[in-house]
Amino acid sequence: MMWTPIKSDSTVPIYEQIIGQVVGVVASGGLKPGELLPSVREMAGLLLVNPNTVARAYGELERSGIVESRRGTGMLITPDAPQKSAEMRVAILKDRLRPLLRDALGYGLTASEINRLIELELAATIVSKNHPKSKPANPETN
Amino acid sequence: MMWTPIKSDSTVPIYEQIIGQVVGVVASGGLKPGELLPSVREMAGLLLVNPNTVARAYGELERSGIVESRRGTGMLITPDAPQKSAEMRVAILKDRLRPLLRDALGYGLTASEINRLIELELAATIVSKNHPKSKPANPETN
DNA sequence: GTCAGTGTACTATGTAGGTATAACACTAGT
DNA sequence: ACTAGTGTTATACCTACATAGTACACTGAC
Repeated sequence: MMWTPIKSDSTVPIYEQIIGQVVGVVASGGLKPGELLPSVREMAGLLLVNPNTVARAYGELERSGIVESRRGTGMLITPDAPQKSAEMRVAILKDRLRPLLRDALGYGLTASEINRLIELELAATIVSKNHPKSKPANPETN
Repeated sequence: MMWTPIKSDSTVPIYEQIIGQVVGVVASGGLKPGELLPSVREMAGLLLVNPNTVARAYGELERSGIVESRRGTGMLITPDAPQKSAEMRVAILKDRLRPLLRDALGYGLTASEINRLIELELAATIVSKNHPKSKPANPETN
């Protein structure tokens, strides 16, 4: 449903990618407090990833207070998960953004050049997201 | 002189950081065609890194045509290194930018929210670069 | 020729992330 | 009680990255 495949070639560890996805879904209201995360094994099947890796991600989410472990039941979304997720979502992006911008400046690019580059790439990303292929008569391919 | 320390905690491999630094320096004119890169061992000393790691970075730079190996002499900057470096500099940034932007969109943020976030962070980065002593106002350390 | 300084190559070791597999502890539904 | 499905933990193995140390091939200056 709302989970996107893992990128194995990414330099970002898989368990961090999973954390990011959960944080994103919770922050944008896809999962609400009181609801359950997909089980460790189910999520592993959905993302084609090892259950251990999912368990590690879930463990860190619990330590962040976004989720609460219910042995024998599942991982419960906490009441303040939306707020914490919204904060963490921005924090994660900033943490990834900071070294990138630092390097861009180190490469001798100006701030306006960097901003222009980013806006172009962002526009391109949005376009490629809305045009997965040519227009198919298949409205429900989510 | 112009080389900045390696970030060991980065998810970006050290040899890729070195490649990025060389590309940045060459692209911005810090080193010109016909000049020599610091020797493997010297660079390793400057960056506090293992010579093997530097050698690997240099090897990839040679395969990219930015540098030419002169056994017994050093690594020579090629005539078309500036042009290739300028291209590669942008390519490296785009490659790092693309997954970040896709995730940001996946988190449910709008394009304008993302652009605003980036501009703020970029401004903060510039400030902290020009005022190494004062700390940027960072309300959240979590 | 000698020698210091180049790039290059190899082996061994350590760490982090991921996988594979299996066991264990617990809960809910029947 | 039984059972299926939860989270949790442990062991072994693999790969990429990095380090450490050593050795080799070559060049230029003396």
